[in-house]
Amino acid sequence: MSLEHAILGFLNAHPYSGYNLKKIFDASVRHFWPADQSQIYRTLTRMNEKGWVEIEVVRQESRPDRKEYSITPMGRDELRRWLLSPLPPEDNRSADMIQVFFAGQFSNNEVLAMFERVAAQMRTGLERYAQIPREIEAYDEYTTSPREFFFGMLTLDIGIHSLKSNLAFVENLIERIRHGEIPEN
Amino acid sequence: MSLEHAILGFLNAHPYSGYNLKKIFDASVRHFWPADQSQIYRTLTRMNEKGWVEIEVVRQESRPDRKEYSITPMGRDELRRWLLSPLPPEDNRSADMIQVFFAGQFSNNEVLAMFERVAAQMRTGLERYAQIPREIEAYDEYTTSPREFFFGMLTLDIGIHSLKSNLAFVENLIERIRHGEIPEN
DNA sequence: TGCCATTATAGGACTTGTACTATATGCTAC
DNA sequence: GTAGCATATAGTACAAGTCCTATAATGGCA
Repeated sequence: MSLEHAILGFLNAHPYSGYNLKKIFDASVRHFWPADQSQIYRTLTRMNEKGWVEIEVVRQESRPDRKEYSITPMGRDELRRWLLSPLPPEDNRSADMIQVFFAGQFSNNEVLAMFERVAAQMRTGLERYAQIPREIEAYDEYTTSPREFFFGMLTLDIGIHSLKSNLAFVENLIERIRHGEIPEN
Repeated sequence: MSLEHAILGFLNAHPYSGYNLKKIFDASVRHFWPADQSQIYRTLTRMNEKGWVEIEVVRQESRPDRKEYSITPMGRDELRRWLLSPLPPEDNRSADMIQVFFAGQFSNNEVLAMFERVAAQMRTGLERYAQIPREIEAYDEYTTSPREFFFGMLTLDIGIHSLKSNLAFVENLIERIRHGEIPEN
């Protein structure tokens, strides 16, 4: 489970509440690790039981009380252990690859429509990616060092880079179909 | 849910048993859609209840009886509908991206070790990808048309292409760290 | 005054998937 | 002759995540 570790990563820089964490996830790692609000709260509870985080209830006058979670030494150890240990071989489920895999069951016209849709989705994906730095800087509750920010942005670069090269691939395919290079049957 | 749709995709070409399907998944789409044996059987049962597949029990003498699943017209409709409809925006969880995201919490030496590990994993991933066509051709229970095979292989090409470009990116980063282009703190 | 948005936490029901185990048959290698 | 492997199906328990809902305070707007 790495929602726990992603949370530890953020808490290592600064203590946050569940609500804060949801905002931060949405403004940063959403594209490669979406986090459900409900799941964040449940995970924080479990992490507290494990002794990875501590809770401080912060009274607020104009707003509901917050539970501020900070990382414990045990939590820091766990984060370090996880970040420096190899991950079990990837299990990246991607339904769009399944769609492409079975594309041969349709005519070239339909495949073309499918691929154009995929390309369009990739383009909007790229746009959304490009906005992330602004989003995360706009969320002023989020504080981090320049070095950590650099590596965070680097991850987005990888995502963008990867999306761009996939898009180029798909666009090339669209051209090949248009030029009649893929036989119908 | 697209395990259902992936199964429909395979059954559209040929009827298979749960056991067959497990083999086929492992020999083809495993890298972007791993399928658990237990999950396949449960899913087939559910699909039968929905009327997407039909069961024919095939008596075998030297082996346990097989339940052969074939796609129904309803199943075909559902497959077509799904393949030609846009997917909800991707939710590709990838834990290695989380690891890179938080890499800034470590020294350049540790980051280097991390990235080299990631690069090594990508290289073995590439090797495994390259073996797939041979694997799927070796599983003689799996039958498909040349056109469908072409699109299947195309999916693998996208996977390989994407992995290669990510690997190049990571290798470039490793070089940048080695040349002292990323300040320590 | 009523309605909606924001801040804040959390439970219930459900889905999808994993890990492990059970059961059964027949073939092959040692 | 028995251990292990391939074929074949399926259940239990659990983990992780989604969707929807509940609760509660405040502030803004019409």
